[in-house]
Amino acid sequence: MGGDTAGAADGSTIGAGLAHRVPDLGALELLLAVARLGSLGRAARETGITQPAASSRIRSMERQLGVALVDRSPRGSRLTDAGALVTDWARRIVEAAEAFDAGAQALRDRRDSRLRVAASMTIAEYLLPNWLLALRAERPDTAVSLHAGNSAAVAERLLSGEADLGFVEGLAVPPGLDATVIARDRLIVVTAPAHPWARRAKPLAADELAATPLILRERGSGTRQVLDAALGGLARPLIELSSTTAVKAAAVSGAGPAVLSELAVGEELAARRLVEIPLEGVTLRRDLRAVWPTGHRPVGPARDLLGLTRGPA
Amino acid sequence: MGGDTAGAADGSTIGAGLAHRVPDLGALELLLAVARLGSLGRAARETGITQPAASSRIRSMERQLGVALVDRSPRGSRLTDAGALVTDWARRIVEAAEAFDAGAQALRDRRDSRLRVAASMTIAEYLLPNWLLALRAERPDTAVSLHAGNSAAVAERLLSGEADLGFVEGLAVPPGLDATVIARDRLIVVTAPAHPWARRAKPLAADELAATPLILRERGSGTRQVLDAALGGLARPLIELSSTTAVKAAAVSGAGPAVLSELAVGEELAARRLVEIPLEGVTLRRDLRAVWPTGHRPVGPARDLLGLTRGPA
DNA sequence: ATGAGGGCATAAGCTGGCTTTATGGGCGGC
DNA sequence: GCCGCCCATAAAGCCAGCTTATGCCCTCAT
Repeated sequence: MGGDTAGAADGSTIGAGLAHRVPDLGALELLLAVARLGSLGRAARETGITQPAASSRIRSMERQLGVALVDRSPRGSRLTDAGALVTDWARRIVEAAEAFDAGAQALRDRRDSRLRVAASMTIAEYLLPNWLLALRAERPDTAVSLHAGNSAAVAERLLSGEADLGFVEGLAVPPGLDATVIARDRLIVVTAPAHPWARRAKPLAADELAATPLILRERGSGTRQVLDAALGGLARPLIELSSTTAVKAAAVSGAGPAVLSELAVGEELAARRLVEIPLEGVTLRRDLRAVWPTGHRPVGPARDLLGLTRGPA
Repeated sequence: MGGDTAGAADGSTIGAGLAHRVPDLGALELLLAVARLGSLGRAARETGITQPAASSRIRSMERQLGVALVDRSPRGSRLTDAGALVTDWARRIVEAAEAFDAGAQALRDRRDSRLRVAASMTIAEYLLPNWLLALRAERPDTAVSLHAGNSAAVAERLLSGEADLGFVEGLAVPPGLDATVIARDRLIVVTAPAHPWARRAKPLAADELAATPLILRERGSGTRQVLDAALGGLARPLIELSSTTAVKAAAVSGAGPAVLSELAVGEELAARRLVEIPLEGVTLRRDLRAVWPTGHRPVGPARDLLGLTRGPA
């Protein structure tokens, strides 16, 4: 990719060095602690460093950002107006880091884990980290291991006893498994904001969609299955790509319209890198299911996790 | 550490040292570059470091996470299955960092900026960074400055010529300003998952809500205005707190039900730290508006930014 | 008023991690 | 069979951040 397109799809190219403009995680955590505790010293103690270290770190963060973040007084430190804003933005980074950590830990704990989960890619990517975080909050001692794969792989791991609980997103429940629907996922049509469709007044009709070449996942993927079923097997590929990320990148760069899970494009929609094209006549819904070997109702940690997955989309 | 409440509200206490378990931003950016370019060397070049540095950095990241991330071959490097997952999680962190950066830059550029924005806190916190990111993608040379305050402050800055474009979330448009609605915000009732309301079968009736002491923002805040208006001035405070963050923290810790903008609690709902209580009979909506001095239709950069704010919630 | 305590800033020295430069070893294409 | 691309390893340098050691300021209580 030339990297010439205006879109900075994923942290690319120009002005590289985000790391030099954004404080590191330690500093952000420290800032959150200061905000919460109202004192550099206390924040330092909680973070496990000394007060001068905290002082210096906050100061260099202020220098880096070019903004005063905290008002120091002999009675403590409170956030500046700008500091409050920065702290809120920082919290988002830290939360993303916590999700990362929860996921990474599950990837590593392959042995001696009390709960072994197998999940499809979409669920593992977008939903599981938050569930793991919630589980950790409720049952801090539950070690979880995670294996991601397609529906067939999930079923196999469950049936062979290598996993205790699975999550799949296909249309049908694999044989030999019991299931419960935990959420519904919606597939949406998206384009770059510059695409003609982005300025349509009328919703897109199903046959128009079927007649247009689309950026799609490869045949056999869950996403593709649902789309083909809804359109009667007619979806025309413009390109076929093997990962959600690749599809997103292609759509952002303006290659054409794409069909993706709404879970996958939240950020892109919010940042206006992609726009959703309303559909008419079809709703591309699919169920997300928790699955387990027939008869073996989840117990213990598996039941705990299952309980957390109900409710939020 | 008390650590009694299950919730780790914002990266608090136990197991502190997220920074030691999550690779730093530079490493994550490098990983994204490797994923995109398929080669350590190319990724190194793009990131502005040498190939051995990249090699070492990826390797230490793998050591830190305890998982192999890339498959090296003499023809290049591709991501492992686990690596693909980790990369997707990493992308979320990097995206949050990009939003942080966009916001921080606007906070700093106070001088010589071509577009001066004034915004209410909620908008500045949750929406503006993404808009700024989108604006940067379309008009990379537009320097933006940002000032956050309440509606009155926004109006004042606009009328005094200190700002070119404003964003407010109140019920009414301040006098002297023209406005356009750019989105609607919904206030929702939330509690900790352990709260009795979280297990209600029936939606909450308006008079029940009015009769229950709630965790609220202080009187005079936009949120409070809308709630009071919807309930007929009846909302009973259990506690009054001066920031959205404080309200969230209190709700997460189980202090009681809170009423908050849905923009503010996305993460908490996803991670099940809070649950939404369905309401019946009232819809707590409020308009988010872009505002400018009467007659002075936004032009140039202000118009560009305004164009980006339409559509997504 | 006066002393104790909590809070922040500064200075100096050290350590560790990341980088760079320099090389070596595979694999594939021309 | 030579050249180019790609990755790994080794040695040495640089910078950032931490710690220990003080000093000053403010407030509150005696």
